[in-house]
Amino acid sequence: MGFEFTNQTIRALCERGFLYQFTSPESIDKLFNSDKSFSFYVGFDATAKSLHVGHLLWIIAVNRLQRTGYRAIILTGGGTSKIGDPTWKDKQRVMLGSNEISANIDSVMRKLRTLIDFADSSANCAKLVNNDDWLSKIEYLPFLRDYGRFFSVNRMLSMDSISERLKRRQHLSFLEFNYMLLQAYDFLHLFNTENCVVQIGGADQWANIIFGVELIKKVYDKEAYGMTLNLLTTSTGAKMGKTESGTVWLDEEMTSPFDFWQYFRNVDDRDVCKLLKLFTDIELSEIDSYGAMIGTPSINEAKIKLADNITSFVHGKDCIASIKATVNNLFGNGSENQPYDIEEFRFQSSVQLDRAVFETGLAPSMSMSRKLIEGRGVKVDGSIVDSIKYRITASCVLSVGKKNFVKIAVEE
RNA sequence: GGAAGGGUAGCCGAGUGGUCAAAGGCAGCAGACUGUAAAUCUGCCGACAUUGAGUCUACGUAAGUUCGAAUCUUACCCCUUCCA
Repeated sequence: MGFEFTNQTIRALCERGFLYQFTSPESIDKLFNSDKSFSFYVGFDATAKSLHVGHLLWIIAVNRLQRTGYRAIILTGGGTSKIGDPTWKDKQRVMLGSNEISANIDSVMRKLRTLIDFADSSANCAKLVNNDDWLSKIEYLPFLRDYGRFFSVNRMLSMDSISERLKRRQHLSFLEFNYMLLQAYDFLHLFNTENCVVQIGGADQWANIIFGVELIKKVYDKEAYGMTLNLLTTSTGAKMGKTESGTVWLDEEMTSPFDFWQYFRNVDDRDVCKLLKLFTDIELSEIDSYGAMIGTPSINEAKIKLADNITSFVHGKDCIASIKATVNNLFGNGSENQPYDIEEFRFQSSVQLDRAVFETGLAPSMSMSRKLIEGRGVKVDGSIVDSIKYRITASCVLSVGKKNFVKIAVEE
């Protein structure tokens, strides 16, 4: 810190809380003020079927950079995913098969194409690369001779991420240890082929990025740069986007737009301003004014704004209206309402309550269903029914908690 | 190759013959309170059944000892640490 960026784009990213570390702030500033002929790259793992909320940070950062004319390269870690990044991990990762990896890449890209401009038309459209394309061609001996000699094991061991693990006497396999080298090589490769001189990554990627920068320096005696993004955590210290009952995914198959919207609608008061800065284009001065609302009910307006913005970015503007309709109906007027489009289940004849709750998916098993009912968590047409023997004889609306509704139709 | 320590539910982690479907914590779900927040308190949290506490499946895998095993024995698999 301490350095004031003159470049507007980078400056804005700093002010909004995106950026965390820089290899060389002055040079980066100069570079971004230059002719924009270079490109930068961000990489992501292919370890899951979908990106999640945590990834939004770099997606939006890329967007912002793109809008101001910089060229992005999006690297999918098809090759490195075969190894698994050891950084900071307490445990070795599970090894993924190539089929799984490429399936993951496909499904991630389907979404990513809607969020980042890959169209050939624009001059600074993003380019997609897969590091498997070059990493899998590497031959061991040539690699060791050409690049291995530049890596100091002493130095690698001294990196925080690695030394932490050694200190705790945790196992670190040679396989994982090589991850850094490959990521460094990625950078070198892109530097060569795409005039890519900047790598952006998560804060946990710092060491890996540095190694890339140094490798380029050692091999070509040229400068390259790295920046890291802040780790997106909630005020309670948890990683953003992880709620059990699941991660909040960007893929609508995995997290519905409504649930996605709800996630942001329900963030902790203390996180609202931070998230608005990162995930929306709202002016900083306006966001600051929301800060005063923390602790008062009016903060809810800011949360709604936040949810609207992100949801329409990720899922498109079109879904907002129906989400809003559902929300109004559900929570409006403070009374017990129901959403509009709720799933309907038909039963041939009357059903016992526990069965109905289970079969409609409101509970994962009959036992859970009964426990929910006995725990006074189930409502029929808005009033609590705590007897599992209760029979549903006519059409009604079943609900569990405040947000799960299901319509029952009984055909006599 | 040698020595030691491990593998327990979504995760962490206790448990070393019956009272163990397995302490405790985290995460999760539901209830109260509220602002669809946070904090707090209460209940639930393997499955199936039940208004009564029954059955089944589970403590790395497979056999065995026992009336009875997460707990003992043997073999195997896997992981880690230390020494070569």
